[in-house]
Amino acid sequence: MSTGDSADAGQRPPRLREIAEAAGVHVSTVSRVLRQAEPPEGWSDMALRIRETAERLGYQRNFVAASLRTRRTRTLGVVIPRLTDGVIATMFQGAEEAAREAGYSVLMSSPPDEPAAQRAAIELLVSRQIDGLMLSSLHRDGAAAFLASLRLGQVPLLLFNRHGDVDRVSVTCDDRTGGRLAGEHLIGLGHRRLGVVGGPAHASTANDRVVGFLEAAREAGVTVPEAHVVRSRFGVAAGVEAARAMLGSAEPPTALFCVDDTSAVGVLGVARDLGLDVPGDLSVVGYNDVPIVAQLPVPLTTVRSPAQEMGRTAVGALLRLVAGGRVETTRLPVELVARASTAPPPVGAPRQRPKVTAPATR
Amino acid sequence: MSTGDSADAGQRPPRLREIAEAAGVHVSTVSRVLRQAEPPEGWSDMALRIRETAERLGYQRNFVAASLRTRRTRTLGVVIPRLTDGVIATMFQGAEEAAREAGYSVLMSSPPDEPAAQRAAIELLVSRQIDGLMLSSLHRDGAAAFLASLRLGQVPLLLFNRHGDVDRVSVTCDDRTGGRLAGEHLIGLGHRRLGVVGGPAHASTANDRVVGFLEAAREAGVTVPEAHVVRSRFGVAAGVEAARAMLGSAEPPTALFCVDDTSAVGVLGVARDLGLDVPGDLSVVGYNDVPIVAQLPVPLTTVRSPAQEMGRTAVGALLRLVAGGRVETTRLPVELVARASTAPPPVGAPRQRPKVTAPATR
DNA sequence: AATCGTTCGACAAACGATTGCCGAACGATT
DNA sequence: AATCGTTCGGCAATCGTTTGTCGAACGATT
Repeated sequence: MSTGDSADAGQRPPRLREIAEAAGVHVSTVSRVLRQAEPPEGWSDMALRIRETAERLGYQRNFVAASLRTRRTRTLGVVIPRLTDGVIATMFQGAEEAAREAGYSVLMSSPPDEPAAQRAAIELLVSRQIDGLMLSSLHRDGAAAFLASLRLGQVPLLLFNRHGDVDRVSVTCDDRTGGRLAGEHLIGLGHRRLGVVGGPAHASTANDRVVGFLEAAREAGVTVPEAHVVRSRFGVAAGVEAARAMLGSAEPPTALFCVDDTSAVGVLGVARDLGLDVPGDLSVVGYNDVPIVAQLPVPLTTVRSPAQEMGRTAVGALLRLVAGGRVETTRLPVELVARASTAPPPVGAPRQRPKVTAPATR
Repeated sequence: MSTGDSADAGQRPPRLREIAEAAGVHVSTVSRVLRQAEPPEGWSDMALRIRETAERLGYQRNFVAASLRTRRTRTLGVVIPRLTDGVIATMFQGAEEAAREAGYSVLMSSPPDEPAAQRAAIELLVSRQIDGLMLSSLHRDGAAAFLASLRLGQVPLLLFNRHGDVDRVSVTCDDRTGGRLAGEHLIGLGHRRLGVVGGPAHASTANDRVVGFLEAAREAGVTVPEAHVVRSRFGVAAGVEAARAMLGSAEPPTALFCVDDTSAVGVLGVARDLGLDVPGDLSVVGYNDVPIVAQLPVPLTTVRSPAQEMGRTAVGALLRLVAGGRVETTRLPVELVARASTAPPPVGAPRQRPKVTAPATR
């Protein structure tokens, strides 16, 4: 309605030049005043006038133009596959929070979990001039070659979540110890027939957990037959398939270690279908301690990993790299949370009970 | 090692100017050739030379500089709270995929679920010159005023997930019908004493589901006492609290409708602690059909909402807005998935059984 | 009162790409 | 062979901000 210069008057938001004209000063002066913190002696008259004008006209800084000049975008790129996994999402949430609090924005890309798609996603991020890149999705095989082949220019790179067995700075949880804790727990309860729902071999998270678990077994003199170390994927369905394979075998395990909680839920579903009592006939250990597993009818024993903190830590480290500092590889500590899904093994062979529940609809 | 002009030679990635010099043409020519699709008659000699030079020098486009000139960043801003919720994450995943396939990147911000923090996040995104904004976190109270107060400039806005009862284009799931389906299902089974774990009142998703549920009840002549419509938050803990309050009351409900699956898991935990059989003593309906609930020991009856598709649809709509087109409000259809957690109510009062399981550790 | 040092604001040159405009070159047509 | 139309590439301006440089103005010191 009004033809005045109120915030909503112009179709296009005002630029520095308009503020300068309205305040009767040079645009460089406006730029300096606006990006300055309040000096100890308070704002000068002119500074006050400029700030008030900017406020009145509804000035909003144009970061793109500023970035062109400064060559810094205050933007981080984050590559994450499988955001639908609760832990990954939590991790990302932590990262985004930390970035936002530090004045950075996050360009996130969630390409399929395969190298070619990831390369494309990364190059797009780089061409958007991100200040730093966080990669959570590295594959173990060919990791070094993959990283070397990326055209990152000057963009610092931080690996997190997965490390890729490669000599690069990374922020991860201590997955190997987590696997070891799970193994020691089950062996301590007396289990000798163990099985592993091991997740994808290409993810260092899954692999380290398996390695740690097998280490604990070996040290206790327990051998885990190869057929009882199933590597496939993360998720409920993978747990279902793996459990069917192992629990249907001639000498089924009395305890299963699942490298993520959701596959543990799949295992529990199969146990239900087979009429196996958890933990009476079968002990189950999960991984991550996502919120629901404490409330399951049989609360799940699991390994708690600090996902949110990992995200925050990773951003902190990356920002230090961006600032030109040095950073050390970090492995965050994990802990075992013992609940009701683990108990000593049955005395004889696991009891076989008749099916009492209908199979799940899928 | 080499001093030649291979991809890794320069410290800084090459700019258009370097390509132009190396190819012996003007930078404008390079720009034109590189952004052109292959013409039907094939590349000319010069175009071929330019493209080959760019390849050899490892040229990567600088989107920031281009954006300054074109005033388009090919970037969408997405504001999402509570990414740790599996459904929200799935939705976002769908959105990111659709955006990436269309050549857009996603700047994502996950501020706390309160208006002030969201305003700050939005203004930051706008100052980064996003081409369009997706808002999934609108609060029902004061939604119109909040939206009007945003300084979006020319940036088109699309509401998704939540709609805010406001006259704006939005893409949501049909939450009201979802609630109605849940209500009709329980009433059809014979339940008359109903309870609702209603989630936060400020979220239209939660509210619509409750409204639809109560509508179905009213039409069937069933009244739901106010004390049995608990509004708090999403999540496991909220389900636990609500279930404790309702199931401990004088005349406890025989069926509970939870507006999200995770709070339903919380309810199941409480039922376990109270020694209530599901579905014998208590029927439970969840919402969203996240992957784990089909594998619970008692597979959960729930309402399936197409989260991923909602994300994709929303991005499609927003891109149409960005292109200057018009868009209609969309409500995606939902469906009830009946599983084992619902059954007719017990004949007399719900049986009280002794506790058989230890309470969960938290 | 003159000189020195300091602060402050204006000027203008970047940052790297895109694009309207124009002249040259080329092929085709009469 | 001359003219017309079209394509193609070079020139230069432009997007909006930041920042090095420099002169002016001001206060303080002797």
